[in-house]
Amino acid sequence: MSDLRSDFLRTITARGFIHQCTDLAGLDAGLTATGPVTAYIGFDCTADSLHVGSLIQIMLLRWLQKCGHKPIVLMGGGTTRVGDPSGKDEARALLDDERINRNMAGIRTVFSRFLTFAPEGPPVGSAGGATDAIMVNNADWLDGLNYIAFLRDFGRHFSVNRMLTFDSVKLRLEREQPLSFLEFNYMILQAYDFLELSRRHGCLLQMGGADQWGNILNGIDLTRRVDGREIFGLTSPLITTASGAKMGKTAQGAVWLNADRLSAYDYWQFWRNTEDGDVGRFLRLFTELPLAEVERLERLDGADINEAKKTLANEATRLAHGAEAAAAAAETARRTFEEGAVGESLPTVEVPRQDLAAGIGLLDLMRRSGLVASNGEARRLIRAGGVRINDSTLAAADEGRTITLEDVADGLVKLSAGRKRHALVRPV
RNA sequence: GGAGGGGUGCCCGAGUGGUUAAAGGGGACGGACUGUAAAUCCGUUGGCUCAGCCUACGUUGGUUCGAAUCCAACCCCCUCCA
Repeated sequence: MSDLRSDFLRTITARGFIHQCTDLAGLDAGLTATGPVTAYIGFDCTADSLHVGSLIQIMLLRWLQKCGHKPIVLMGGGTTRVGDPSGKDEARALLDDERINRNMAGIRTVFSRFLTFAPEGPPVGSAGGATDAIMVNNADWLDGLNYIAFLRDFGRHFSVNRMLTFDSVKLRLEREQPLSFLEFNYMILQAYDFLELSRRHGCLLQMGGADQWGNILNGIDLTRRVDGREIFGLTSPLITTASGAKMGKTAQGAVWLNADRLSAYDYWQFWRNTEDGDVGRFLRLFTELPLAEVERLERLDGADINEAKKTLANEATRLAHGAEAAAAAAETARRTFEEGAVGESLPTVEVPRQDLAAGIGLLDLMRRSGLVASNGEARRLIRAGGVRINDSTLAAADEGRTITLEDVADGLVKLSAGRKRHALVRPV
Protein backbone atom coordinates (compact mmCIF):
# COMPACT_ATOMS: atom_id res chain seq x y z
CA MET A 1 0.00 0.00 0.00
CA SER A 2 2.97 2.27 0.50
CA ASP A 3 3.21 2.73 -3.25
CA LEU A 4 0.02 4.79 -3.26
CA ARG A 5 0.62 8.33 -4.37
CA SER A 6 -2.64 10.12 -3.64
CA ASP A 7 -3.01 11.80 -0.27
CA PHE A 8 -6.55 10.66 -0.01
CA LEU A 9 -5.87 6.97 -0.51
CA ARG A 10 -2.78 7.03 1.67
CA THR A 11 -4.71 8.64 4.48
CA ILE A 12 -7.76 6.44 4.42
CA THR A 13 -5.66 3.32 3.98
CA ALA A 14 -3.56 4.15 7.01
CA ARG A 15 -6.65 4.94 9.05
CA GLY A 16 -8.50 1.76 8.24
CA PHE A 17 -11.28 3.04 6.02
CA ILE A 18 -10.82 0.61 3.17
CA HIS A 19 -12.51 -2.73 2.99
CA GLN A 20 -12.48 -3.34 -0.74
CA CYS A 21 -11.60 -1.34 -3.82
CA THR A 22 -12.32 -2.22 -7.43
CA ASP A 23 -8.96 -1.06 -8.72
CA LEU A 24 -6.74 0.66 -6.19
CA ALA A 25 -3.91 1.40 -8.58
CA GLY A 26 -6.26 2.76 -11.24
CA LEU A 27 -8.04 4.91 -8.73
CA ASP A 28 -4.74 6.19 -7.39
CA ALA A 29 -3.77 7.22 -10.89
CA GLY A 30 -7.09 9.01 -11.33
CA LEU A 31 -6.73 10.84 -8.06
CA THR A 32 -3.26 12.09 -8.84
CA ALA A 33 -4.04 13.28 -12.36
CA THR A 34 -4.68 16.97 -12.75
CA GLY A 35 -7.45 18.64 -10.81
CA PRO A 36 -9.92 17.59 -8.16
CA VAL A 37 -11.75 14.30 -8.51
CA THR A 38 -15.45 14.00 -7.78
CA ALA A 39 -16.74 11.15 -5.63
CA TYR A 40 -20.05 10.37 -4.04
CA ILE A 41 -21.79 8.43 -1.32
CA GLY A 42 -25.53 7.87 -1.19
CA PHE A 43 -27.70 8.32 1.88
CA ASP A 44 -31.30 7.47 2.62
CA CYS A 45 -33.50 10.32 3.67
CA THR A 46 -35.92 8.39 5.82
CA ALA A 47 -35.11 10.48 8.91
CA ASP A 48 -34.21 14.10 9.51
CA SER A 49 -30.78 13.21 10.82
CA LEU A 50 -28.05 10.63 10.34
CA HIS A 51 -26.58 8.53 13.11
CA VAL A 52 -23.13 7.19 13.88
CA GLY A 53 -23.77 4.26 11.58
CA SER A 54 -23.17 6.71 8.72
CA LEU A 55 -20.27 8.47 10.35
CA ILE A 56 -17.59 6.43 8.64
CA GLN A 57 -19.09 7.45 5.29
CA ILE A 58 -19.23 11.08 6.35
CA MET A 59 -15.60 10.97 7.41
CA LEU A 60 -14.65 9.50 4.05
CA LEU A 61 -16.20 12.47 2.29
CA ARG A 62 -14.50 14.81 4.73
CA TRP A 63 -11.07 13.34 4.04
CA LEU A 64 -11.81 13.45 0.35
CA GLN A 65 -12.47 17.14 0.53
CA LYS A 66 -9.52 17.81 2.81
CA CYS A 67 -7.31 16.14 0.26
CA GLY A 68 -8.45 18.54 -2.42
CA HIS A 69 -11.30 16.69 -4.09
CA LYS A 70 -14.99 17.25 -4.49
CA PRO A 71 -17.59 15.30 -2.47
CA ILE A 72 -21.12 14.70 -3.61
CA VAL A 73 -23.74 13.79 -1.06
CA LEU A 74 -26.44 11.89 -2.89
CA MET A 75 -29.80 11.96 -1.18
CA GLY A 76 -32.05 9.05 -2.01
CA GLY A 77 -35.08 11.25 -2.47
CA GLY A 78 -36.31 9.18 -5.38
CA THR A 79 -35.83 5.81 -3.77
CA THR A 80 -37.11 7.01 -0.41
CA ARG A 81 -40.34 8.07 -2.03
CA VAL A 82 -40.84 4.54 -3.25
CA GLY A 83 -40.32 3.19 0.26
CA ASP A 84 -38.22 0.27 1.31
CA PRO A 85 -40.35 -2.81 1.99
CA SER A 86 -37.53 -4.75 3.61
CA GLY A 87 -37.78 -7.61 6.07
CA LYS A 88 -41.01 -8.76 7.53
CA ASP A 89 -42.03 -5.33 8.70
CA GLU A 90 -45.25 -4.09 7.28
CA ALA A 91 -44.73 -1.73 4.40
CA ARG A 92 -43.28 1.45 5.73
CA ALA A 93 -45.57 4.42 5.48
CA LEU A 94 -44.68 6.18 2.28
CA LEU A 95 -43.04 9.50 2.83
CA ASP A 96 -44.50 12.46 1.07
CA ASP A 97 -42.44 15.12 -0.67
CA GLU A 98 -42.75 17.59 2.14
CA ARG A 99 -41.44 15.08 4.65
CA ILE A 100 -38.59 14.08 2.37
CA ASN A 101 -37.62 17.70 1.85
CA ARG A 102 -37.63 18.29 5.57
CA ASN A 103 -35.43 15.24 6.08
CA MET A 104 -33.03 16.40 3.42
CA ALA A 105 -32.76 19.77 5.10
CA GLY A 106 -32.01 18.10 8.45
CA ILE A 107 -29.36 15.88 6.92
CA ARG A 108 -27.83 18.83 5.16
CA THR A 109 -27.45 20.48 8.54
CA VAL A 110 -25.49 17.48 9.74
CA PHE A 111 -23.25 17.56 6.69
CA SER A 112 -22.61 21.27 6.99
CA ARG A 113 -20.58 20.47 10.11
CA PHE A 114 -18.36 18.02 8.30
CA LEU A 115 -18.09 19.38 4.80
CA THR A 116 -17.64 22.75 3.20
CA PHE A 117 -20.48 23.54 0.85
CA ALA A 118 -20.45 26.41 -1.56
CA PRO A 119 -21.17 29.69 0.25
CA GLU A 120 -24.64 31.20 0.25
CA GLY A 121 -26.24 27.77 0.30
CA PRO A 122 -26.84 27.30 -3.41
CA PRO A 123 -29.85 25.29 -4.45
CA VAL A 124 -29.60 21.53 -4.32
CA GLY A 125 -27.82 20.21 -7.38
CA SER A 126 -25.77 23.25 -8.33
CA ALA A 127 -22.10 22.67 -8.88
CA GLY A 128 -20.35 25.27 -6.69
CA GLY A 129 -16.56 25.71 -6.58
CA ALA A 130 -13.93 23.13 -7.46
CA THR A 131 -13.84 21.35 -4.11
CA ASP A 132 -17.10 22.59 -2.61
CA ALA A 133 -19.36 19.76 -1.56
CA ILE A 134 -22.66 19.47 -3.30
CA MET A 135 -25.83 17.70 -2.38
CA VAL A 136 -27.96 16.14 -5.09
CA ASN A 137 -31.24 14.30 -5.04
CA ASN A 138 -31.72 11.24 -7.18
CA ALA A 139 -35.40 12.10 -7.50
CA ASP A 140 -34.19 14.66 -10.03
CA TRP A 141 -33.53 11.92 -12.55
CA LEU A 142 -35.43 8.91 -11.22
CA ASP A 143 -38.83 10.57 -11.08
CA GLY A 144 -38.90 11.33 -14.77
CA LEU A 145 -37.88 7.90 -16.03
CA ASN A 146 -39.99 6.24 -18.63
CA TYR A 147 -40.37 2.58 -17.74
CA ILE A 148 -40.14 1.06 -21.21
CA ALA A 149 -37.37 3.35 -22.35
CA PHE A 150 -35.44 2.67 -19.18
CA LEU A 151 -35.77 -1.09 -19.52
CA ARG A 152 -34.68 -0.97 -23.13
CA ASP A 153 -31.75 1.36 -22.62
CA PHE A 154 -30.44 0.09 -19.30
CA GLY A 155 -32.37 -2.98 -18.20
CA ARG A 156 -30.84 -5.03 -20.97
CA HIS A 157 -27.42 -4.60 -19.38
CA PHE A 158 -28.46 -6.43 -16.23
CA SER A 159 -28.49 -10.19 -16.07
CA VAL A 160 -30.96 -11.60 -13.59
CA ASN A 161 -28.73 -14.63 -13.20
CA ARG A 162 -25.99 -12.37 -11.99
CA MET A 163 -28.27 -10.22 -9.85
CA LEU A 164 -29.34 -13.35 -8.01
CA THR A 165 -25.77 -14.01 -6.99
CA PHE A 166 -25.36 -10.71 -5.17
CA ASP A 167 -25.30 -11.01 -1.41
CA SER A 168 -28.07 -8.51 -0.88
CA VAL A 169 -30.39 -10.79 -2.84
CA LYS A 170 -28.86 -14.17 -2.15
CA LEU A 171 -28.87 -13.85 1.62
CA ARG A 172 -32.44 -12.74 1.60
CA LEU A 173 -33.52 -15.70 -0.48
CA GLU A 174 -31.49 -18.17 1.54
CA ARG A 175 -33.07 -16.97 4.75
CA GLU A 176 -36.47 -17.21 3.12
CA GLN A 177 -37.11 -13.56 3.76
CA PRO A 178 -39.51 -11.84 1.43
CA LEU A 179 -37.94 -9.88 -1.37
CA SER A 180 -40.24 -7.77 -3.46
CA PHE A 181 -39.66 -6.93 -7.08
CA LEU A 182 -39.40 -3.32 -5.99
CA GLU A 183 -36.41 -4.08 -3.79
CA PHE A 184 -34.91 -6.26 -6.44
CA ASN A 185 -34.80 -3.14 -8.59
CA TYR A 186 -32.90 -1.11 -6.04
CA MET A 187 -29.54 -2.22 -7.33
CA ILE A 188 -30.52 -1.19 -10.83
CA LEU A 189 -31.62 2.24 -9.71
CA GLN A 190 -28.47 2.70 -7.69
CA ALA A 191 -26.36 1.60 -10.63
CA TYR A 192 -28.17 4.16 -12.72
CA ASP A 193 -27.46 6.83 -10.10
CA PHE A 194 -23.76 6.26 -10.53
CA LEU A 195 -24.04 6.50 -14.31
CA GLU A 196 -26.05 9.69 -13.99
CA LEU A 197 -23.54 11.27 -11.61
CA SER A 198 -20.72 10.26 -13.87
CA ARG A 199 -22.45 12.05 -16.72
CA ARG A 200 -23.62 15.12 -14.83
CA HIS A 201 -20.65 15.76 -12.59
CA GLY A 202 -17.88 13.63 -14.00
CA CYS A 203 -18.07 11.56 -10.85
CA LEU A 204 -15.23 9.05 -10.81
CA LEU A 205 -15.77 7.16 -7.57
CA GLN A 206 -18.56 5.81 -5.44
CA MET A 207 -17.89 4.89 -1.86
CA GLY A 208 -20.14 3.15 0.64
CA GLY A 209 -20.38 0.53 3.34
CA ALA A 210 -19.27 -3.02 2.69
CA ASP A 211 -22.89 -3.99 2.09
CA GLN A 212 -22.95 -1.67 -0.92
CA TRP A 213 -20.25 -3.52 -2.82
CA GLY A 214 -22.61 -5.26 -5.20
CA ASN A 215 -24.58 -2.13 -5.93
CA ILE A 216 -21.44 -0.16 -6.61
CA LEU A 217 -20.09 -2.82 -8.97
CA ASN A 218 -23.31 -2.66 -10.94
CA GLY A 219 -22.93 1.07 -11.41
CA ILE A 220 -19.39 0.63 -12.62
CA ASP A 221 -20.39 -2.10 -15.07
CA LEU A 222 -23.33 -0.13 -16.37
CA THR A 223 -21.24 2.97 -16.93
CA ARG A 224 -18.58 1.00 -18.74
CA ARG A 225 -21.12 -0.68 -21.00
CA VAL A 226 -23.21 2.36 -21.78
CA ASP A 227 -20.65 5.15 -21.83
CA GLY A 228 -17.39 3.24 -22.07
CA ARG A 229 -16.08 5.15 -19.10
CA GLU A 230 -13.95 3.51 -16.38
CA ILE A 231 -15.04 4.52 -12.88
CA PHE A 232 -14.22 3.16 -9.45
CA GLY A 233 -15.73 1.80 -6.27
CA LEU A 234 -14.47 1.61 -2.74
CA THR A 235 -16.13 0.26 0.39
CA SER A 236 -15.51 0.79 4.07
CA PRO A 237 -15.57 -2.04 6.60
CA LEU A 238 -18.66 -2.79 8.61
CA ILE A 239 -17.96 -1.40 12.05
CA THR A 240 -18.82 -3.56 15.02
CA THR A 241 -17.58 -3.14 18.56
CA ALA A 242 -14.83 -5.32 19.97
CA SER A 243 -17.48 -7.47 21.65
CA GLY A 244 -19.24 -7.97 18.33
CA ALA A 245 -22.26 -5.71 18.72
CA LYS A 246 -23.44 -3.44 15.98
CA MET A 247 -22.07 -0.02 16.69
CA GLY A 248 -24.22 2.93 17.55
CA LYS A 249 -27.05 1.69 19.70
CA THR A 250 -27.69 2.99 23.18
CA ALA A 251 -30.48 2.69 25.68
CA GLN A 252 -32.31 5.54 24.02
CA GLY A 253 -31.91 4.19 20.50
CA ALA A 254 -29.72 5.38 17.68
CA VAL A 255 -26.83 7.74 18.31
CA TRP A 256 -27.90 10.70 16.23
CA LEU A 257 -25.51 13.27 14.91
CA ASN A 258 -27.95 16.10 15.18
CA ALA A 259 -28.23 18.00 18.47
CA ASP A 260 -32.03 18.12 18.33
CA ARG A 261 -32.12 14.35 18.49
CA LEU A 262 -29.23 13.66 20.82
CA SER A 263 -27.54 16.26 22.95
CA ALA A 264 -23.83 16.97 22.61
CA TYR A 265 -23.44 15.71 26.17
CA ASP A 266 -25.00 12.34 25.38
CA TYR A 267 -22.96 12.15 22.19
CA TRP A 268 -19.81 12.77 24.19
CA GLN A 269 -20.85 10.07 26.65
CA PHE A 270 -21.36 7.60 23.83
CA TRP A 271 -17.72 7.95 22.80
CA ARG A 272 -16.49 8.10 26.36
CA ASN A 273 -17.96 4.64 26.96
CA THR A 274 -16.12 3.02 24.08
CA GLU A 275 -14.71 -0.41 24.85
CA ASP A 276 -10.95 -0.58 25.43
CA GLY A 277 -10.38 -2.70 22.38
CA ASP A 278 -12.04 -0.20 20.09
CA VAL A 279 -10.23 2.95 21.14
CA GLY A 280 -7.41 2.90 18.61
CA ARG A 281 -9.61 1.94 15.71
CA PHE A 282 -12.18 4.59 16.56
CA LEU A 283 -9.57 7.30 17.00
CA ARG A 284 -8.34 6.55 13.48
CA LEU A 285 -11.77 6.48 11.94
CA PHE A 286 -13.69 9.12 13.83
CA THR A 287 -11.12 11.75 14.69
CA GLU A 288 -8.45 13.55 12.72
CA LEU A 289 -5.69 13.18 15.26
CA PRO A 290 -2.28 12.47 13.72
CA LEU A 291 -1.53 8.77 13.61
CA ALA A 292 1.48 9.13 15.87
CA GLU A 293 -0.78 10.57 18.55
CA VAL A 294 -3.29 7.78 18.04
CA GLU A 295 -0.56 5.22 18.49
CA ARG A 296 0.56 6.85 21.70
CA LEU A 297 -2.99 6.92 23.05
CA GLU A 298 -3.84 3.34 22.22
CA ARG A 299 -0.74 2.10 23.99
CA LEU A 300 -2.00 3.45 27.31
CA ASP A 301 -2.55 0.66 29.80
CA GLY A 302 -5.23 -0.14 32.33
CA ALA A 303 -7.10 2.83 33.69
CA ASP A 304 -4.87 5.20 31.74
CA ILE A 305 -6.76 4.30 28.62
CA ASN A 306 -9.53 6.51 29.95
CA GLU A 307 -7.42 9.45 28.82
CA ALA A 308 -7.61 8.09 25.29
CA LYS A 309 -11.37 7.71 25.59
CA LYS A 310 -11.74 11.29 26.72
CA THR A 311 -9.70 12.44 23.77
CA LEU A 312 -11.86 10.35 21.47
CA ALA A 313 -15.01 11.87 22.97
CA ASN A 314 -13.65 15.40 22.74
CA GLU A 315 -12.53 15.07 19.15
CA ALA A 316 -15.59 13.25 17.88
CA THR A 317 -17.94 15.67 19.61
CA ARG A 318 -16.00 18.63 18.27
CA LEU A 319 -16.50 17.42 14.73
CA ALA A 320 -20.22 16.86 15.12
CA HIS A 321 -21.20 19.67 17.47
CA GLY A 322 -18.38 22.20 17.48
CA ALA A 323 -15.58 22.96 19.90
CA GLU A 324 -17.73 24.85 22.37
CA ALA A 325 -20.29 22.09 22.81
CA ALA A 326 -17.53 19.52 23.10
CA ALA A 327 -15.81 21.48 25.83
CA ALA A 328 -19.06 21.94 27.72
CA ALA A 329 -19.83 18.24 27.50
CA ALA A 330 -16.35 17.35 28.72
CA GLU A 331 -16.64 19.76 31.63
CA THR A 332 -20.06 18.45 32.64
CA ALA A 333 -18.74 14.91 32.51
CA ARG A 334 -15.74 15.84 34.61
CA ARG A 335 -17.83 17.49 37.29
CA THR A 336 -20.48 14.79 37.29
CA PHE A 337 -18.20 11.77 37.33
CA GLU A 338 -14.97 12.96 38.82
CA GLU A 339 -16.30 15.35 41.44
CA GLY A 340 -19.75 13.90 41.92
CA ALA A 341 -21.02 17.45 41.49
CA VAL A 342 -23.61 18.80 39.12
CA GLY A 343 -22.67 19.55 35.54
CA GLU A 344 -24.41 22.22 33.51
CA SER A 345 -25.06 20.19 30.38
CA LEU A 346 -27.00 17.41 32.04
CA PRO A 347 -30.52 17.02 30.68
CA THR A 348 -32.77 19.42 32.55
CA VAL A 349 -36.51 19.64 33.10
CA GLU A 350 -37.98 22.91 34.20
CA VAL A 351 -40.83 22.77 36.68
CA PRO A 352 -43.01 25.64 37.96
CA ARG A 353 -41.96 26.51 41.48
CA GLN A 354 -45.52 26.37 42.80
CA ASP A 355 -45.95 22.81 41.49
CA LEU A 356 -42.84 21.84 43.35
CA ALA A 357 -44.11 23.57 46.47
CA ALA A 358 -47.20 21.36 46.26
CA GLY A 359 -45.05 18.30 45.59
CA ILE A 360 -44.62 16.39 42.34
CA GLY A 361 -44.70 12.62 42.19
CA LEU A 362 -41.25 11.11 41.84
CA LEU A 363 -42.43 8.65 39.20
CA ASP A 364 -43.95 11.44 37.18
CA LEU A 365 -40.80 13.50 37.35
CA MET A 366 -38.59 10.61 36.30
CA ARG A 367 -40.77 10.11 33.30
CA ARG A 368 -40.76 13.78 32.41
CA SER A 369 -36.99 13.98 32.67
CA GLY A 370 -36.63 11.17 30.15
CA LEU A 371 -34.87 8.89 32.63
CA VAL A 372 -37.58 6.24 32.24
CA ALA A 373 -40.32 5.54 29.74
CA SER A 374 -43.08 4.53 32.14
CA ASN A 375 -44.00 4.60 35.79
CA GLY A 376 -43.58 0.85 35.89
CA GLU A 377 -40.01 1.15 34.71
CA ALA A 378 -39.38 3.78 37.35
CA ARG A 379 -40.81 1.51 40.04
CA ARG A 380 -38.62 -1.38 38.96
CA LEU A 381 -35.59 0.82 38.91
CA ILE A 382 -36.31 2.05 42.43
CA ARG A 383 -36.82 -1.49 43.72
CA ALA A 384 -33.53 -2.52 42.14
CA GLY A 385 -31.76 0.25 44.01
CA GLY A 386 -30.95 2.17 40.87
CA VAL A 387 -32.50 5.53 41.65
CA ARG A 388 -30.92 8.40 43.58
CA ILE A 389 -32.10 11.85 44.50
CA ASN A 390 -29.21 14.23 45.04
CA ASP A 391 -26.94 11.19 45.19
CA SER A 392 -28.74 9.40 47.99
CA THR A 393 -30.16 6.03 47.02
CA LEU A 394 -33.86 5.41 47.41
CA ALA A 395 -35.45 2.34 48.96
CA ALA A 396 -38.42 0.46 47.55
CA ALA A 397 -40.67 2.24 50.03
CA ASP A 398 -39.86 5.56 48.36
CA GLU A 399 -41.93 4.68 45.29
CA GLY A 400 -44.78 6.94 46.31
CA ARG A 401 -42.49 9.79 47.30
CA THR A 402 -43.02 13.30 46.04
CA ILE A 403 -40.35 15.82 45.20
CA THR A 404 -40.78 19.16 46.93
CA LEU A 405 -38.88 22.38 47.41
CA GLU A 406 -37.10 20.70 50.32
CA ASP A 407 -35.26 18.51 47.86
CA VAL A 408 -33.88 21.50 46.02
CA ALA A 409 -30.19 22.08 46.66
CA ASP A 410 -28.36 24.91 44.94
CA GLY A 411 -31.45 25.61 42.88
CA LEU A 412 -31.66 22.09 41.50
CA VAL A 413 -32.74 18.56 42.21
CA LYS A 414 -30.48 15.89 40.77
CA LEU A 415 -32.15 12.65 39.75
CA SER A 416 -30.04 9.65 38.81
CA ALA A 417 -30.97 6.38 37.15
CA GLY A 418 -28.08 4.02 37.48
CA ARG A 419 -24.49 5.18 37.71
CA LYS A 420 -24.40 7.11 34.52
CA ARG A 421 -27.71 8.65 33.69
CA HIS A 422 -28.56 11.88 35.40
CA ALA A 423 -31.14 14.61 34.99
CA LEU A 424 -31.70 17.92 36.68
CA VAL A 425 -34.98 19.40 37.84
CA ARG A 426 -34.97 23.17 37.90
CA PRO A 427 -37.75 25.17 39.57
CA VAL A 428 -38.79 28.24 37.61
C1' G B 1 -55.46 -19.72 -9.80
C1' G B 2 -54.14 -24.76 -7.02
C1' A B 3 -51.66 -27.50 -2.89
C1' G B 4 -49.00 -27.24 1.59
C1' G B 5 -46.68 -24.45 5.69
C1' G B 6 -46.76 -20.11 8.73
C1' G B 7 -48.04 -15.07 11.36
C1' U B 8 -46.61 -15.16 19.53
C1' G B 9 -43.87 -9.89 23.82
C1' C B 10 -37.80 -5.25 21.43
C1' C B 11 -35.72 -9.72 18.32
C1' C B 12 -35.45 -15.14 17.78
C1' G B 13 -38.50 -18.86 19.52
C1' A B 14 -41.65 -22.62 22.80
C1' G B 15 -46.56 -23.23 23.82
C1' U B 16 -52.40 -26.64 20.74
C1' G B 17 -58.77 -25.20 26.07
C1' G B 18 -57.85 -23.29 32.44
C1' U B 19 -52.17 -23.17 37.44
C1' U B 20 -50.08 -18.26 30.66
C1' A B 21 -48.45 -11.43 31.20
C1' A B 22 -47.13 -16.37 28.17
C1' A B 23 -40.91 -21.45 28.69
C1' G B 24 -35.90 -20.71 26.70
C1' G B 25 -32.28 -17.66 24.35
C1' G B 26 -30.57 -12.84 22.63
C1' G B 27 -30.74 -7.77 23.45
C1' A B 28 -31.68 -3.96 26.96
C1' C B 29 -31.85 -1.92 31.90
C1' G B 30 -30.42 -2.14 37.26
C1' G B 31 -27.08 -4.15 41.20
C1' A B 32 -22.11 -6.31 42.65
C1' C B 33 -16.96 -6.08 40.92
C1' U B 34 -14.17 -2.09 38.20
C1' G B 35 -11.41 2.29 35.16
C1' U B 36 -18.06 6.18 33.26
C1' A B 37 -14.36 -0.31 29.70
C1' A B 38 -14.76 -5.59 28.76
C1' A B 39 -15.61 -10.27 31.07
C1' U B 40 -18.20 -12.53 35.18
C1' C B 41 -22.14 -13.11 38.85
C1' C B 42 -27.19 -11.61 40.64
C1' G B 43 -31.86 -9.26 39.55
C1' U B 44 -35.49 -7.00 36.24
C1' U B 45 -37.68 -6.76 31.43
C1' G B 46 -46.58 -4.86 28.76
C1' G B 47 -49.45 -0.61 31.12
C1' C B 48 -51.88 1.69 35.29
C1' U B 49 -54.38 5.01 40.42
C1' C B 50 -49.35 -1.75 41.28
C1' A B 51 -50.24 -7.52 46.41
C1' G B 52 -55.75 -5.06 42.57
C1' C B 53 -57.15 -3.84 37.68
C1' C B 54 -56.54 -3.20 32.33
C1' U B 55 -54.49 -4.51 27.63
C1' A B 56 -51.93 -8.37 24.84
C1' C B 57 -50.29 -14.03 20.98
C1' G B 58 -52.01 -11.12 12.25
C1' U B 59 -57.56 -8.82 11.82
C1' U B 60 -62.76 -9.44 12.74
C1' G B 61 -66.55 -12.38 14.44
C1' G B 62 -68.07 -17.13 16.85
C1' U B 63 -68.02 -21.70 20.28
C1' U B 64 -67.06 -22.18 25.69
C1' C B 65 -67.97 -21.05 32.63
C1' G B 66 -62.98 -20.14 30.49
C1' A B 67 -59.20 -19.41 24.16
C1' A B 68 -52.54 -17.70 22.13
C1' U B 69 -54.69 -22.62 21.99
C1' C B 70 -61.23 -24.82 18.88
C1' C B 71 -64.47 -22.77 14.48
C1' A B 72 -65.44 -19.10 10.31
C1' A B 73 -64.15 -15.18 7.20
C1' C B 74 -60.49 -11.85 5.87
C1' C B 75 -55.26 -9.80 5.52
C1' C B 76 -50.06 -10.86 5.04
C1' C B 77 -45.59 -14.09 4.39
C1' C B 78 -42.98 -18.68 2.72
C1' U B 79 -42.49 -23.29 -0.43
C1' C B 80 -44.00 -26.09 -4.60
C1' C B 81 -47.24 -26.33 -8.94
C1' A B 82 -49.90 -23.61 -13.02
